[in-house]
Amino acid sequence: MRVTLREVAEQAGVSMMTVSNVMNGNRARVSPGTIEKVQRIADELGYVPSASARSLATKASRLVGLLVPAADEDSLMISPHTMAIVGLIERELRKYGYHLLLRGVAHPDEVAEALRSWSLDGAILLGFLDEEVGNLTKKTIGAVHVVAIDSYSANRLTTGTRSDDFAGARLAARHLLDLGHRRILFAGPAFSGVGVVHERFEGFGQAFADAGIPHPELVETVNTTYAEGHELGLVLRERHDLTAVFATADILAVGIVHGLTEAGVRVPQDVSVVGFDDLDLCNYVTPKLTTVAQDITRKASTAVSILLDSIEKGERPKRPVTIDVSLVERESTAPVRN
Amino acid sequence: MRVTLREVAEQAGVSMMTVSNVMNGNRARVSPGTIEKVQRIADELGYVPSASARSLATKASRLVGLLVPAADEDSLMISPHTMAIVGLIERELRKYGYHLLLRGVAHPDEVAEALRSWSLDGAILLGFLDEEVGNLTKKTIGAVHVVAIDSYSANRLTTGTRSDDFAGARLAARHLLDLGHRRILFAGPAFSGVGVVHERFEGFGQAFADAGIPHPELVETVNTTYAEGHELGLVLRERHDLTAVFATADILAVGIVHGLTEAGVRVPQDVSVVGFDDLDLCNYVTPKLTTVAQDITRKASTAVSILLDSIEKGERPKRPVTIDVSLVERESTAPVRN
DNA sequence: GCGATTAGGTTTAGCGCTATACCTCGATAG
DNA sequence: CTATCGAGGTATAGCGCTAAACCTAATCGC
Repeated sequence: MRVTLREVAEQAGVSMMTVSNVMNGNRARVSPGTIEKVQRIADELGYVPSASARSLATKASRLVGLLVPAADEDSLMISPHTMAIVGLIERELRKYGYHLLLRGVAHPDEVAEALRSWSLDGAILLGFLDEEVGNLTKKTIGAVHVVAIDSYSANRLTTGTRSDDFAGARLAARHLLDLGHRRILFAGPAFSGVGVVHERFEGFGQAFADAGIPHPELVETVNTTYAEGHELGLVLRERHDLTAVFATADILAVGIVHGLTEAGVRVPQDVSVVGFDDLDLCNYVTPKLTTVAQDITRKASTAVSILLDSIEKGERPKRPVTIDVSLVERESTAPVRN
Repeated sequence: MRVTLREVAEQAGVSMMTVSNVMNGNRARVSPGTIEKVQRIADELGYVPSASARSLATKASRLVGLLVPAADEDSLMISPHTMAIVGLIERELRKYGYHLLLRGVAHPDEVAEALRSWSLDGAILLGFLDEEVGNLTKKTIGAVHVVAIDSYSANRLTTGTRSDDFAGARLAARHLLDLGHRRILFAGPAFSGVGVVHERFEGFGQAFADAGIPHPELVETVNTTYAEGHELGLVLRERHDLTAVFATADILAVGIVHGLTEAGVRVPQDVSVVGFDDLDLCNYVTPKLTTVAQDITRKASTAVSILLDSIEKGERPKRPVTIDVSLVERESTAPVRN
């Protein structure tokens, strides 16, 4: 079956520990000649160490869990934004010799066994609702090192990374205000006291405060889907008071633009629209979407390096790291009509 | 630290094997009373079995590797189509109690150690070039069960799933022929004797044969990116002989449409365009893209069930399973101008 | 009434690796 | 010339779990 350390040791005429030391670069204890011989025999035999055995003996696995939310049956897919981050995290972990266990989480409880059982070195929680992070962190995952991406929490100081949602929304709103817009709709999913959307709402309001303009408090609650955006866009024709919309996600924004367009409202001539995320999609739609760009590459790589620092050196920042965002002006925004 | 079987056994006053049997549902050998007692104590103690230890003892891991191509540094992201499949596969595996080890593959060699070391129960290869599959399969992964998605190979009969690329392209071409088009461009990446693109090219040609129309052999070689599609679209204005384009991927098709539009060529009035994949994106662009829809949900779930049948029952189909495709008519195609 | 079964366990022996303690020289110091 | 040390190893004892063989008392067929 599998070539074991023992076999390599026998072939090389040395003890198992010597082979083990060679394989782990623990070369201080082994003479150059022996190293060379063991190395050669291991290669010839095609020896590959067993991760389970090693993990059992050392209690470390070089395995990191990545948890993403997944409504069980229905929601077939994960958002493109999430998926992109998954890819980036994989690449980053790989660079450091770690492996990625990807796991969708439908019911937080079910995750417990799964994750603890693998004695993960650490875990990354991606885009969880704020309450869930606490649960998952201690109850579920155990003592492992954890970082959260895109999670806010009121009381507990979750370590992790997130985009500067506040600044992003503020940037978007300021942009619209600069263009002369005053009646600006905030469109996004329901939010409570704390969280990504709440943060964006606050930033949105801040821009009004900055400009000394009263905040009109125009809010529409919609789920983050194209379909709901589209529906909202169609209805928005009636709202002659509005001249601009800020949507908390690009897909939503695109839906809104299309809804508006179908309803005969021109974007950006009649109504300006700004999104959030800067998906590739923004360049592919007509008009190209003005949006707030998140630096997901940095968001992912920073999360990974925080995690690995935590695992390997025990260092960890107390507070989440905030990643800068920027406004990308494209074609969906224009000065308000006269 | 960790609660072990031994501790549970001691607390419950039974042997470790009895606890082991209870935990594994091997209840034939244990009395109901004992089951209940052990179960309760295990819960109280928060016992979670160690996957490494179990894997070491049983040589099975309930772990499946998912390999996706990843050019090392540059290509930051994986295509949306690939990513969507990753998500679907994770969900499917989870349903059956398996775990997913996601791994990007830059240099096939480097994967060997990584994968063998985890003694994966099986592996899924996603979108690899044809030659690579052979290498990865035997040299790298060892004796594990392997299925390949979207891989063609000339000689070796790779087990796996793929969309009916031949039929898809034929459908697309027939659609255009039915609309009266004759000078139809085939736009896609370079291809050799065997592979997804080759298959599509053949299907494309078949539609001409079906209709008894000579195949014009109009081919443009472009990489599967929006940018290259866009560039091609711009240039295509010169080609007054063309009335339609079939692109081997939606992103490419969207790029082409935009290039054409920018160059003043109207889609679909002047030129019709058909894509392949049916990404969500198709509905978001103007005009909405007519395309060949792949059933990626089935592609993923079939791949998983083939893999699990192979792992658990030793059954496996000799040949790849082909998943049906369908044409989705949207707005980017129209009858040829008289 | 007696051997054969069976329910309900237990004991033993690893799976493949590593941490830790231990050994054995030859060189080196004083 | 002995005590000490370091280089280069080896031997032992698990990590947590399970497969396989084994045990024992109660049940069963005839």
